[in-house]
Amino acid sequence: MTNKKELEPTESELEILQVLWSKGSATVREVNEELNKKREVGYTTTLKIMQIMTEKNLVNRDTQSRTHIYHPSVKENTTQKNLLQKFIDKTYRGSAMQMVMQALGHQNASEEELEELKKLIEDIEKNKSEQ
Amino acid sequence: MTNKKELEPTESELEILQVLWSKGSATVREVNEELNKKREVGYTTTLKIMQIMTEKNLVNRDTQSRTHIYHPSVKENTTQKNLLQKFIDKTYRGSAMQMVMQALGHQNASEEELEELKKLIEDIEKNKSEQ
DNA sequence: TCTTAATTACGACTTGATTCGTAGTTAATT
DNA sequence: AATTAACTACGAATCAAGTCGTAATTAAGA
Repeated sequence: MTNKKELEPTESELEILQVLWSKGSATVREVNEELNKKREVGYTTTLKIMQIMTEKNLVNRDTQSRTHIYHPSVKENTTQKNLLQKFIDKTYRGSAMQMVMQALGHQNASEEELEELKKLIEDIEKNKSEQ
Repeated sequence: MTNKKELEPTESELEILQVLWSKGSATVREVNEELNKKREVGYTTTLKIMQIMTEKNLVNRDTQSRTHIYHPSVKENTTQKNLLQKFIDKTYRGSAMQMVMQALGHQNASEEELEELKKLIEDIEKNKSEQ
């Protein structure tokens, strides 16, 4: 029985995860430098948060060499889905469709994206009719 | 020049706004009773937050009678859109479409909703071709 | 009128997240 | 070997959100 506690990342934890997701793995220094492209963060601040993330099992680390190497231990997809569900519940009282409508209405999607979206809808409808 | 600061509501502020949006307006007691259908909240807790919301101009209140009557001063639509934009930026690095895809893939939309969605997409495509 | 109940205002406490300084350790450099 | 630099660990400060107790005031009821 592995640890069931699937704690959601906080905002800055999510920022760090995004760095790890795009790099695959990284040291504290690498993550910190990446974060500093957007805003000023102290090195030990990043370190501390990454240590907390280790406790929460959001990341795991290789401590062989003195400079630890961090890996994400949650998937981007899964994390996004969890956060999305929570967000929809809170902000749209559970109505995903309403949210989707608003998102589509006020974002500029490319022609290709719209095509892809139409295909997805077809698939969903097909599945529905088979039930 | 009115106050430009459009501060986003926090989580419990959003809960209160949702009560106000559905009722149109309400007293602290009414809001508090509504909140207590979901979870236990003290009366003065609700009061305090609504006072803060007044300062932030998220609500305004009629103080004619001793029992103040609160009105939402931000629109549900607008608030949702702001929160959505922020959420997409943070969680999907700005890609609304990716978020929409995930939302559609893992929610169960009704036949009608899917139809509505297809119409919306058609509209968007029509608009695009006219540019 | 007197008492009780309801309401507002406000300060203080709690909790979680974030930030940072400092100590201790290890590695690299001179 | 001695000094400097990089790194981890950790406690403490800060900050924001949420919670609640209490005082003061007003209205309502006995």
